[in-house]
Amino acid sequence: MEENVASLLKKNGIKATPQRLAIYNILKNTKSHPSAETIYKGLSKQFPTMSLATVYKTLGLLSRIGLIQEINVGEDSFRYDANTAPHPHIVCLKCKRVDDVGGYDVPQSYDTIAKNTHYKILSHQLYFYGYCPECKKGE
Amino acid sequence: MEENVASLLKKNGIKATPQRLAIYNILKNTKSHPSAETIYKGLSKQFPTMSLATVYKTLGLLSRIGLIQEINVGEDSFRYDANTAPHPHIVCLKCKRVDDVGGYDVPQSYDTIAKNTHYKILSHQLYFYGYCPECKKGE
DNA sequence: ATATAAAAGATATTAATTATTCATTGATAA
DNA sequence: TTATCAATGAATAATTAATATCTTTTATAT
Repeated sequence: MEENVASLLKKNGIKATPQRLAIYNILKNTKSHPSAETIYKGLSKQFPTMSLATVYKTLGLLSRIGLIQEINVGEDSFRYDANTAPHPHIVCLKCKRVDDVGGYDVPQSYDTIAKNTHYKILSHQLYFYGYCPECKKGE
Repeated sequence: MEENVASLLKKNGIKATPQRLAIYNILKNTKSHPSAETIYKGLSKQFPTMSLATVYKTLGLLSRIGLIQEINVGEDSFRYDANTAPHPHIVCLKCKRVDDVGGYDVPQSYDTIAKNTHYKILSHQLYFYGYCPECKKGE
């Protein structure tokens, strides 16, 4: 798996540095859709000298070659997801947690919408907002 | 119409200032989902002394009392829409134009998703991305 | 008309993100 | 093996959207 990523980077003419692989692995091994800041803190033990700018640059890089996706839940900062297949997200309005939504998505046939809007449609994002299992208790 | 908004503001204990009515009217009379900055520029002739902070404060206010909605298409800044009914938006990846999408939306029954995620769901946002009629010509 | 409480305007501040700079690393060719 | 050169990482500065603060002005009720 890690071999794959390394070679995929090289195929794109991008060096497979330890920092880049580490950032990708964090995303691959979590379901929590961390922000750049969160990833940065998570790597501070392993890479005490790494700069936040490196995290941002790497995330931009990985997004551009399609290894991860950037999601914007409408709050202050971006979140990142190594699951690049289209799938909806759900956001807790209280604790800002972001989860994947299974079992539902927009029909991938964009024909009707293209006809109505006259756009050429490439992708979509679907977000739900509410209270997560923990936070809804205190409502 | 403008009477309605003015009285609605007063009913909420909010002063109906010319600036506020003007900002609301801009949104009511356009389909273009302007940003705060765009609204600010659009009012600069009519209110040469108005500050950008006033625009932001008013937009926050109008959102809070449900007269407009804030949308986040995943770009740099927020957009605003006086159509507060849930409806999808479509974003041109080239010129950043934002349009409404008619004829399709997420089923408003959130039951299945609530069951899968264990969230209490309150709302959703659906965004499509692609190229608008003008920009798709140059692809 | 006036008092007063809220709002406007100006400016400063914050926070996320991006750009710039420079030293370092690492691959490649001799 | 080593010199060279481009790419990268790290530190810092810069940018930009949005918010907070403070003083002056204005809308509204009396």
